[in-house]
Amino acid sequence: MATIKEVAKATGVSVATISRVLNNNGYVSEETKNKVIEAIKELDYRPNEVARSLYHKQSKTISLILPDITNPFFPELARGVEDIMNDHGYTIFLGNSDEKANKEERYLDMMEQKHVDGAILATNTLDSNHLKTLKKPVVIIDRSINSDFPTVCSENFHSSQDAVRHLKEVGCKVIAHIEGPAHITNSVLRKNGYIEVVKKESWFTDEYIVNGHYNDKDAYQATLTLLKNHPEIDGIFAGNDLMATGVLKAARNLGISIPEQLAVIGFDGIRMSEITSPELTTMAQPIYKMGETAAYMLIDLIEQRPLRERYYKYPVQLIKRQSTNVQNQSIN
Amino acid sequence: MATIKEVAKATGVSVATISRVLNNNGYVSEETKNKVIEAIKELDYRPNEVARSLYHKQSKTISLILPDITNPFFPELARGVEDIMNDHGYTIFLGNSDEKANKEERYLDMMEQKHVDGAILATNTLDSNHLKTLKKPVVIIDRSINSDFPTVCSENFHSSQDAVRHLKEVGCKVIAHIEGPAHITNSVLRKNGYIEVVKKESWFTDEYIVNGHYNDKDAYQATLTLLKNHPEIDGIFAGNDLMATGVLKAARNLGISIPEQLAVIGFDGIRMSEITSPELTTMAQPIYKMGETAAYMLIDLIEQRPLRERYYKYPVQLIKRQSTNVQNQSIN
DNA sequence: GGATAATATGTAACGGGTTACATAATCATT
DNA sequence: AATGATTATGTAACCCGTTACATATTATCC
Repeated sequence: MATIKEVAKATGVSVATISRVLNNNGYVSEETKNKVIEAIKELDYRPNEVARSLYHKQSKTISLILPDITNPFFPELARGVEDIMNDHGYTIFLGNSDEKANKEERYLDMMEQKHVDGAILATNTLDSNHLKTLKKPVVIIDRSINSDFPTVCSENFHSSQDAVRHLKEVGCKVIAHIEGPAHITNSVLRKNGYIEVVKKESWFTDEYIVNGHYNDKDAYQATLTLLKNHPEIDGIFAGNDLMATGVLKAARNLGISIPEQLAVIGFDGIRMSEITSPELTTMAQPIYKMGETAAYMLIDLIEQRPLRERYYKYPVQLIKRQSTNVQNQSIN
Repeated sequence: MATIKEVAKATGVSVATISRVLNNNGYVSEETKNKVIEAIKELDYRPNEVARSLYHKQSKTISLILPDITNPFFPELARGVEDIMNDHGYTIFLGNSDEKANKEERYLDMMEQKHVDGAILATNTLDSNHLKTLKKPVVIIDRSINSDFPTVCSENFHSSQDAVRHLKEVGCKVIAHIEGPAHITNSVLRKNGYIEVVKKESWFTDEYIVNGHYNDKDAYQATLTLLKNHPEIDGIFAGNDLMATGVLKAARNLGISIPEQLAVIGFDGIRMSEITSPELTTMAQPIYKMGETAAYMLIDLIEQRPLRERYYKYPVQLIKRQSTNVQNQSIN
């Protein structure tokens, strides 16, 4: 790979002039400019971004730290981030934290050492003080920790109420909830939304809340025992779609028909929810768009433009599908 | 962020000595070493990786270029790559190519400019000459273009034959194939495997091969018309699991019961195949492991160690599930 | 025509590390 | 005690760009 010196030598001018041509600033005569451009083409020269980064202390690079790219929610989010970032000339580092503080920390350290310009975090086990010491722009996505950080999330609390109400509307009498991990904000909000709607019901006890850890296998197991112990359950609100697929599977294995005997609603609106059988009713977040928004925000922060909003809370949309399509809806 | 100079000043020694302590080479007295370590801690100094990269012309960074992280095959692969790379101190750049040559090229350019140490490509629309001009190690994964490049893939041709034979074993008489894109090597191999098994059948015409472009929606549409035109079809081999979910959905919408009236087998063994209803029989590739292997190979190449193997072709495993679990298997 | 502004280009310091080479001090060996 | 090897540390060049500053040339204006 050619360097700027070689281009300078080939053109017979100084490196400063080459740099001026490259960056289109300062004065360069038309003639020299053409010669330089010629030489650049000839030598297939492209500036060394590392050298540029060293000088500018920025790298046109951002970090995207997710819990686990293998969880189908995150690829959609990542794609939204990537598409926008790429349009704006940024490349992205991907890191899976597995919700572990030490992994998160390692990535954030790396980010400082490699002069990453900013980060989008869809994971947070660190306290916000640690984040502040970074002195690099950070956008929190999907979870909110602290109003000090620009955040993109969606309306979890009220949407969860909508989800549970939808189950009621289709005639469910006893509604259970498969909750996600207790340390994840949105998981708690979803549970609280559920509780808000059912707390005054005579049947309600917290036995109707079981933990599925935001994954299908745990949700499957949890649902299995839940439904065995409580055959009276005729509606389940799963804290995310992945867990809802576990619920569908558990019901199937127990010979419980969906939606006739048990209506199921999920949360997230991942693509997979269209693929299950029966197709899954869900509270759909605008996942891709959330990724895009986070990317736009981060770019504004990096390039020192004022943010239009520091906090986006997107509305969530009820998408009715087969899993709650009970025939005899409660018109009775 | 402190620099090496500040540490030098704080300790009262030269930057060279600091560097020696950092890299653990050259001579440094116990005493000085301790003072330096002390100062490093005190100032929370961490070396600037960009400066290091500039000198060493390598960056402990690799590129992972995939067609689309949103396709559920790739997150599993990416995770395998990431886990190993991370263990070895590398961070990874993620890029989605959408199978487009210009996007791929952009990423490869970036990779040169940012002194990326190597790349793993799960996409290839470029000719291998272009790749060779990179002069950086590249590992091809999931697709083989050229034996010049170290490659990790799995046995597509014979496994596809196994898939079709399995359909025959469970009693299918007329077997169709949903093929993937014609420009993707593994897709063609899978089709050829199918053809190999059925070409001598009296019923066979290429009308039984329709294109689902490796995605569920196209496969759904293609299957819909396929099954309408050819109600005699009682087995479908889909070129990947994602398309197989489209097949399941099409069958469901046409009122065709699986596996009784139509047996379906996919390819890939993505996690989603366990979640569908009926659960999908599939030819499972060791996806995560393929990612790991590619990572190990790339690290060996980067660190100039000889490769044990230049070409891994993993066996693929038939996983029998409900979608081909026909009761009256062909013992008749 | 002379002063000032605009244009064109070069030199060298800088960013933050690494390392070849030079020098100095200590140690071992005969 | 003289010699050479080992240890300890510093100086400065280098990696590859960017840019402040200096200098030279040309254009503009009264």
